[in-house]
Amino acid sequence: MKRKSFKTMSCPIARGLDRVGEWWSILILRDAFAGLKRFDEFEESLGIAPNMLTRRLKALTASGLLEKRRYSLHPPRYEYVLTARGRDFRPVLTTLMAWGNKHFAPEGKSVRLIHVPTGREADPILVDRVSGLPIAAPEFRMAAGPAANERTRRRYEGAEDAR
Amino acid sequence: MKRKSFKTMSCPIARGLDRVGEWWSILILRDAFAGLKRFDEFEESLGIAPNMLTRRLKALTASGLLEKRRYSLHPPRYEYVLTARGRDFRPVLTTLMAWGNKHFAPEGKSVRLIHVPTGREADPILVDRVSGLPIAAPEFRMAAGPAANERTRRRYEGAEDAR
DNA sequence: CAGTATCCTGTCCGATACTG
DNA sequence: CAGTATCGGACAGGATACTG
Repeated sequence: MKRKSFKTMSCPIARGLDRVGEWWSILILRDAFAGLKRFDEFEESLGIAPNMLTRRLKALTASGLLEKRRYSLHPPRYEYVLTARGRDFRPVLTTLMAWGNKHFAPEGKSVRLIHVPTGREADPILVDRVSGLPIAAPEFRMAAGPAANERTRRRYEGAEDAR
Repeated sequence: MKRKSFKTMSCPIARGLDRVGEWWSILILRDAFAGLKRFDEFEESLGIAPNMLTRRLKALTASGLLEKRRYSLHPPRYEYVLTARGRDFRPVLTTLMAWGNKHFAPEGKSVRLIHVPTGREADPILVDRVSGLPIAAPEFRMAAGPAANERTRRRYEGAEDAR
């Protein structure tokens, strides 16, 4: 991509993006969460060219989001499964889905979040784990942490938060 | 980009990605939430080439995430502020930040989520708005909705959810 | 089935120079 | 200050053919 190198990025968002920033990567993760595992399953679900799928799968594996596992000896067969790091990505997908549903679904929802035991649709919101308070501005805001570099520090110190 | 056209994408994640999929877009939104508004503020904070900034700002404005507002008549001066649609993107940024902090911050956090009144760091988790239940697999899962197309429906029906 | 090998195009992005 | 214009490089992504 020829972007600023990982080394100089002190922002966790930028670092995360560095692993899943390509368009297909997030869609592959979405499918992995849906239970897809095999190369041809991804290929069919995504409508992606096989060489691209290979590339993205390799990158995701190298970043530690997926693990390539042999599930059959002969013939040799492999499957791609989410690692703990990959599974931790689920909230990002969930909020992205909620946002997409709210703003870009003129003809209704095509994917919903379901509470399996009751079958009812869920509406995901963010809360603070300890206080239980809903996370909303301006009560909650981002701020530079101990490992922030100069640029990051400046970004969060001067201006007040956007509402 | 030359990807599958918006028309054929029945997935809210793909549709959302279509608006913020480029690498810089999300970083620009991050800065907008930090309170940045002016062209040169973004330019300085991001270290982005001016032509690219122009393009991304135009795209974000066209997608309705930012609004270009004139805040001075002479000299003519403009600022870019988040719309309601853009502000709704915040949870995605927050979860992405949390994920990045957890998995790609070997030397500690550079950005934190702060509860302003107490000054304490928050730990964002997703819960269902109505039931208050934490959103986690396998109790919660994605499923095809009423507006899903054939491909989307198939993706979620056969396989069981990944843990 | 699970990919690899080629070739090609589009465009993201960077660098730089310039303007009202 | 807030951009526009132009040039060039790298690579994401597509299409297709082929292999153990």
